[in-house]
Amino acid sequence: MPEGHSIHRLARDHAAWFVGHTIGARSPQGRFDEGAARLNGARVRAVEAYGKHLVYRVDDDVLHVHLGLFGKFRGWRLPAPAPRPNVRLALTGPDREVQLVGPMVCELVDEDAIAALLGRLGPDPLRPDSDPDRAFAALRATRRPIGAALLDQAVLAGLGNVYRAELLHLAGVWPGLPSSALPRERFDQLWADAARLLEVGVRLGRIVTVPQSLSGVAPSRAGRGDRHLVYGRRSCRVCGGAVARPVIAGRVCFACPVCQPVAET
DNA sequence: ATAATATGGTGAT
DNA sequence: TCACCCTATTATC
Repeated sequence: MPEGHSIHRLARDHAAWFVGHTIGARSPQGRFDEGAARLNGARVRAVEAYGKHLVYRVDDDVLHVHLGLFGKFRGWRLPAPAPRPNVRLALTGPDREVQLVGPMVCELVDEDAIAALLGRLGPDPLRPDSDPDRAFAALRATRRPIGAALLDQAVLAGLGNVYRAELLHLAGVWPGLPSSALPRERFDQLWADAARLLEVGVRLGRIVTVPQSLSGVAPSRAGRGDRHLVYGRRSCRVCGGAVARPVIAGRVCFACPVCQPVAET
């Protein structure tokens, strides 16, 4: 689940449930006992997402969470079930509790550390202050394949393997194209699609890139097997041709050779 | 019951 | 480029 849309959705929900309130915190797993003790009884000032990073400002501390591939938050209206022993962190507000399992990162840091971390991120299409020109400049500055550059969070923050495949398909660009060769108009479309589809992802809680004009149903009603154009598919949702699976940046990238003809030069 | 897999990222080589 | 870390779900014996 966790590409940028999931993280922004969590930030939105957790902000609504916890900001302005004093929270209870504990670490049933025990691996975050010290942090939970500091958070327990503290007041949440803000919850924000930057790319795939979640940042909670709690009193004078900063809680930094990165879900990685396996991390999950589950949430309940109180009363919540007793946390299983693998829950790294449970946060309880006035009427909600969330439980975090399997995160790659769950740490308390200070403002300097979080500023340094966030300073290494490229622009996040979901944040209003983000500057697409920065991402374009970064893309033009490397000869790595565009399919590799799009997963680099220092280039553009928030995309994962699903959005990479889907956005390149929509742009008609083969993932092996050298990043520096990406035409500006293709980038502009890619950025606009990224912002639009990440927003859809936040709203629906899942990635849906198949337009209603193609499927005949609203994205919110798209069935399990009909949410993606190429990702996870054997045949292209648009042309029906066989989907290729080149490995780029160490991960399988789904792509349609027919619909994505802007090829390696 | 066990294995393979997954939407991520780091650090060593 | 590879090994490795974290967990849950699905597929396969």
